[in-house]
Amino acid sequence: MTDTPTPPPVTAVPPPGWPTTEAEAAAVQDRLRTRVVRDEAGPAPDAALVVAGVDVAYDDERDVVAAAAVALDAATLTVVAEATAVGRISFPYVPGLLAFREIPAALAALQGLAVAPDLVVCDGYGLAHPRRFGLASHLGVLTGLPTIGVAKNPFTFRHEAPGPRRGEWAPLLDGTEEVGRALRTQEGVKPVFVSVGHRVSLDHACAHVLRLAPRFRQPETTRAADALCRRALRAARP
DNA sequence: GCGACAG
DNA sequence: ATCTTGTCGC
Repeated sequence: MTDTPTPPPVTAVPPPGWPTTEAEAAAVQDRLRTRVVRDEAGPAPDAALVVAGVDVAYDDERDVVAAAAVALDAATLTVVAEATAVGRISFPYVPGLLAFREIPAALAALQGLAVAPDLVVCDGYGLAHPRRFGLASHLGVLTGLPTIGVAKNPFTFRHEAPGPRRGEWAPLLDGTEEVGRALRTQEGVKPVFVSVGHRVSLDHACAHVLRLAPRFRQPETTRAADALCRRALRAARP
């Protein structure tokens, strides 16, 4: 009872009415952003939780996208469930509109999990976004699940260098507004950039990330999903 | 107008 | 994201 079979990939299709233009996509963000829940602390970081990581990989040559969702037991960081999805690329990469490129496949992978996660960790941003509605917030609103964003770059935001020790952080600022944190997950290693997605506080988001990253810069959820979506992309290639 | 710009 | 050799470290 310890193996976690990965179901065959499901096929991801953008829902009817999926935006085609940048103006349509930005309008969708402006409409959905009002549904982000910001006043919940979310699952306690020390609770027994199932945390899912989601990631997406691309083959632009073949116009193929593969997504993976991996659910981990947060206490042991062992895999509880996995799912993958493949489809056609539904939107070009445009800074600020990443979600429209990633969500159809990412959502299909998440929905393929045999276990409902207590928290979803996304690659990218949540409220740290020009319209305060990045990928993590978008995925949160669509699923209703608590979500956070963990990005590898500061995007357009500014920050001071956090202290050198694991757990130290500095505010990630859009002007004077704190939209996330530059969080050091490993001593002497570049920080990651954490922001709230949906139904989680920034304090809890950072605590979860630290617990999920005991050894490497990135949370284990992200590492597992990254490895799996790359595998799924290769497997989808004739 | 030009550059910067999650993945 | 993706293209890519050797190289440093556990």
